[in-house]
Amino acid sequence: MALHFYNTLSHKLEAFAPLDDDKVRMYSCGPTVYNYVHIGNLRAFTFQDILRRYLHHCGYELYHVMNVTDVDDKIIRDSVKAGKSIGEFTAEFRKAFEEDAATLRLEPPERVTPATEHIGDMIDLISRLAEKGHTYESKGSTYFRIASFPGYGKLSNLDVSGIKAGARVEQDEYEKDELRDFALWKASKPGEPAWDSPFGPGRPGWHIECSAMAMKYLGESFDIHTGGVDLVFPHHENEIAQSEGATGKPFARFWLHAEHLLVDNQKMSKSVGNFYTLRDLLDKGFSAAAIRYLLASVPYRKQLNFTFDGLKAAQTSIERLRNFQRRLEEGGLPEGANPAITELAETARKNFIAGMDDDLNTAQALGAVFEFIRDVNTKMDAGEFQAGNVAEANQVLDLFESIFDVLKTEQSGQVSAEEIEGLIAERLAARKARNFARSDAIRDDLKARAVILEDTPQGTRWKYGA
RNA sequence: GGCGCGGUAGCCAAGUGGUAAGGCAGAGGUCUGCAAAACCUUUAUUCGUGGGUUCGAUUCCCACCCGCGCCUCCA
Repeated sequence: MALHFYNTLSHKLEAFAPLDDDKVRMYSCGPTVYNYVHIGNLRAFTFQDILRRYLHHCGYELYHVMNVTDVDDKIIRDSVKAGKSIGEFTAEFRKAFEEDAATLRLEPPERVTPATEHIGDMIDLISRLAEKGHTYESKGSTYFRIASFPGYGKLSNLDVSGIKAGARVEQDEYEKDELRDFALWKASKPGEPAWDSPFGPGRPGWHIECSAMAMKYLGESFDIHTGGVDLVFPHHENEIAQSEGATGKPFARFWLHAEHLLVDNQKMSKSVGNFYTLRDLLDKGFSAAAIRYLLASVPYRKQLNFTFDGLKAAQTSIERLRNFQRRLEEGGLPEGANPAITELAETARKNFIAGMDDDLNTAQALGAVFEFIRDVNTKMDAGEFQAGNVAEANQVLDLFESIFDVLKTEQSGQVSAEEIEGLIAERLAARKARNFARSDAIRDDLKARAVILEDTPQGTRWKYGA
């Protein structure tokens, strides 16, 4: 099976191929930088990262653009509260986001685009829409008239013709001809940041940001647009209306949406007390690798139920992978190459790729890797794994690592390798003298300093770890 | 109410019209001075419930129950 994705737009699984032969143009809705991102946000960003890496694996060059929303109602509200300009306020959280992304080993997109640096592009796009009769003005704000765009609702499969004023909608502070219409340009209120425009002073609506920036960098039609499921409506629906309304051409061809993360089977919320940022989890002692593994291990279209037990299981799973990797490095293997291993490695890689090709089925891909590890461990115990098999076993791990990226250990450790080797020698002498009290004391002391010793037939080996 | 996603062992989770991957946890064992690592055995007669189609359904169809999301703040 070649690469397939579930396309929200067509509501089915489709074979993927980019418009250009070997280059994929992709847009992702990035963070609104008014706070630290939480693990739910990071689930979506981890999905994008897995997608990026797998597209690379498939041989595609990538041009991936992600926006940063650095002006909106919440930012204005919270920056005032913090007594900072929105520039100062958002710079802080943008930096925090980039740090968090780096901690989780999320590859940076080729271009990250802050909304405030593209106001002119948004104004141009609104003007284009105005020329085509898709807009109207009311009390200084400019709106998109949904009735002017017949395809509206095709992404979300939602019939919005019947939207009526309800508990939430009636509180809308803007006056629109129809409730379902949305703001392209919001009139500024006194004290709010504003830009001059042909429609009067104001600021862009949220939706127009993404249309303007996506088309500026990726062209009027491009390959993939990603985001969380909650963005399907209205945000992505509105992006389509704005973009296709202006150009008359298809906007994004594939729409991929990440399901939400739940915590203890509930939606994360501050009031329930199950709201976590990456920093919260790191402070609790969990490793970034374990968090990344957990977020990546559940296929992106399935709700991910986040629990601390799950996080611990992720950590243990990574240890299993790392132990296998170390075992491959040890040497002392018989000469030759066992063809049975070659076959196992081929099967593992084939199954891994088959899983990823199937709409990024990471659970299936992981299954292929673990099955391989178990089989190879068994062969090693039986002495049937030979020196000539190391490279192909490493190829399986390399394939895994190119997507999951969790094997590298984070801390170099507080104890130097020289000191550890010295203590191992001392412990060996103690063991030879059957002074087990001393040998165990050395092992325990090192363990307390995050160094783990393991005795093998080839001698004592060590690793940094909990 | 409309539109979606899902309900598989203690937990996470894959999957298929032909009789249940994988990970974690648990139990027993091998190895070890003891550990650790690794391996072996074991843990779902069963895939939300009830019908239907079929030689055969967890997998297809229908109905129902439950969970979660969206229906203009939201990854």
